[in-house]
Amino acid sequence: MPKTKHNRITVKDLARDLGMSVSTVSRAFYPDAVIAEATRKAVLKRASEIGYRPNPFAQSLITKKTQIVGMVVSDLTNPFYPEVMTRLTALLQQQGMNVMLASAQQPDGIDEAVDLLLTYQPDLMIVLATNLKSHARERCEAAGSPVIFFNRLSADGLGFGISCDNIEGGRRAANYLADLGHHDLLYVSAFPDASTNIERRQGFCEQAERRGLPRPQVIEAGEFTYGAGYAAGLSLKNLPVRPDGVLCANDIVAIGFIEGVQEGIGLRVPEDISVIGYDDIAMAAWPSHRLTTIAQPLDEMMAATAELARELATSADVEQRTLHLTPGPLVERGTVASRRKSDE
Amino acid sequence: MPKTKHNRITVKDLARDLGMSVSTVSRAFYPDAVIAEATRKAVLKRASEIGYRPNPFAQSLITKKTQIVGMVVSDLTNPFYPEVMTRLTALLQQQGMNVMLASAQQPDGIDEAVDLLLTYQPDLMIVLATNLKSHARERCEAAGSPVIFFNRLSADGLGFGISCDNIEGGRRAANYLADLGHHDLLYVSAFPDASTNIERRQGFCEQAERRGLPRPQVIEAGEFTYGAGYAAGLSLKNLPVRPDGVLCANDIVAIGFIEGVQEGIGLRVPEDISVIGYDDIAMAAWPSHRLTTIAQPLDEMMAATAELARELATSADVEQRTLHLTPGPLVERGTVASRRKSDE
DNA sequence: CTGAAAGCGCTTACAG
DNA sequence: CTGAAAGCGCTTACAG
Repeated sequence: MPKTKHNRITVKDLARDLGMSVSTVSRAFYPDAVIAEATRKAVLKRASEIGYRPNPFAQSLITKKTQIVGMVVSDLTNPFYPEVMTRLTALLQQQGMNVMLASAQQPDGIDEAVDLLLTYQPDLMIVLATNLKSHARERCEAAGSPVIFFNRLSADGLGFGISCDNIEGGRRAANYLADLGHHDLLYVSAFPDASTNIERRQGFCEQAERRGLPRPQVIEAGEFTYGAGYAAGLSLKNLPVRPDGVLCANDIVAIGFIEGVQEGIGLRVPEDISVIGYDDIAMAAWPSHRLTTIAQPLDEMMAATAELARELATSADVEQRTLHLTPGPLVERGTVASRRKSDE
Repeated sequence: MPKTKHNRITVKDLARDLGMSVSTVSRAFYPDAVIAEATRKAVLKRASEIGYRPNPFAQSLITKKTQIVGMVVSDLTNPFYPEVMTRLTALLQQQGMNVMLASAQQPDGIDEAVDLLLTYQPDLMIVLATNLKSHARERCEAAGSPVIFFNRLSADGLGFGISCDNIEGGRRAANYLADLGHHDLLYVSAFPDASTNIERRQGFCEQAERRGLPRPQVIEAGEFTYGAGYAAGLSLKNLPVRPDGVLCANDIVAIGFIEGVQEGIGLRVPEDISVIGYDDIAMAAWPSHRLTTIAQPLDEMMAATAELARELATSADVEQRTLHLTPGPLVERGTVASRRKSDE
């Protein structure tokens, strides 16, 4: 025997072993199937004894359900996403679903990767990348895979979405800075098309004005990266008015921004300028950064995603909707100081 | 029609369209199949026109090849791995393979995740987690999926491996520090069972002695994390001799260590103490860190992995082996100073 | 070089 | 409640 071909246990084997028909054995694995409870138990017991699991390929050929969720990632320089990716994967796997990845180096490679992935007919797709072109959603849906946008809205507002109230988050940051006596605010903007960026900015700026402060200045950093934040920090000196309180589009931008401000123009944080981030990634809590930030309620967001995934994998017609969770708490650490005393 | 069931194009459709048999159409997709070249071209042309792709589930039911590679991840607090994960995925997808993830929060959950993944009979598995128990490899191979350990050796030395010469890397660090006049060295150890940790330590310590320096002291940080590095930095003061040159098990440990040393005991880096990391993750180049470090030749490592993956997915019997690449260059940045002058 | 037929490992109407 | 049969979308000996 030249090839030691791997011989998996099949329904047939199990059926013979149990003295039942394959139909009966098969039914044991479907909760809704009509089968005597005693029979089901016997089958399941024996199955786990001999290590039988239905072949998912054969299953999905018939059921048209694959238990596969496609995950689209690209911009992983933001530590927020690796964290989400692995935790979400773990959660989904607990529900018996498996995660397939689509990833590409160049932004244009992602389309091809998604196509390849669609070949496996995932029950749904989850998009973690911030820069996915919107036509990708249509391609997925045409292939029978609804898509969930995690932590962002699709450009056209369609599709499924899991998002936080980023407008409210922006407002909170403005209120917090206003309460502590800050006067001249700044928003450091990242990827201009990202809904998170747009909403945070909007909430922050509007609330600042509502509190009677001048309309916040804005620096366009352009990307959700450390480097973009750093450059923004350096460019602070070009601003007509020197701000005393800043909200950055997210943590990684804030961390870069602080560094740029400190090294580039020698301002001290928080003595000279207060900075708030957004996300509360693990790095924000590091002693190097001690970043005050608005947390994302990650657990809730992921639980909601997992639940929606289960729904999409089960039911045929689920109405498209976007879940808007409330933002997590503002986590006070070391990058915001009170300006109260100096006011008086 | 209540259910708008998604109707995929099948071989039958394409065969009818072309006036051929399904056998012929099928053969067009297999380079080794016996088929007239003109026929193949016609089939492929029409297929791409109407968007037909063979159903991989039906395919693998027969071929026993799935084009799926299982990727096992767990410890993603180390930024090295997300980077590897996404770039490797992109590479593999270019070869027509898809990546399925196994991830778990608790270390013991990973076994279950791997089992679920094995259900899909991946052609091979790639292990990125540093803490995978060795029996997992046997489970995978028993299920017909050979496993590649990326950037580590399995405990028993079996399986496939892609690794760098970490002993040589450790030596280089020792030489570099010795050349610059350092005298009292320290190795900050991370996960004690990890082959990378063991080898780097060994190369570093042995070479230091070979250069006539006292045997380096060792702090056991215990993990490949920022927190462990930070704690190690704080504990520096407990050492009998204060070291002037340090190699940390990897970059993230080094970054934490530097922070701990600076904040905790007020030593300056590199004026009072030089620190070298390992990996050259993106973060090491950030202005906040400017970490001198020994780079991993990531491109080569990933290319080697992708090639091995292709081989494993194609051939039946590939001999188990571990590739030992040469380490990347020592990247000089800002955390090592010369002690030459003070020596004289 | 091509086609008809069997079969991969399952599920699911259809009878009983 | 259970079983025999058809069939999911493919590939691959086997004839011709």
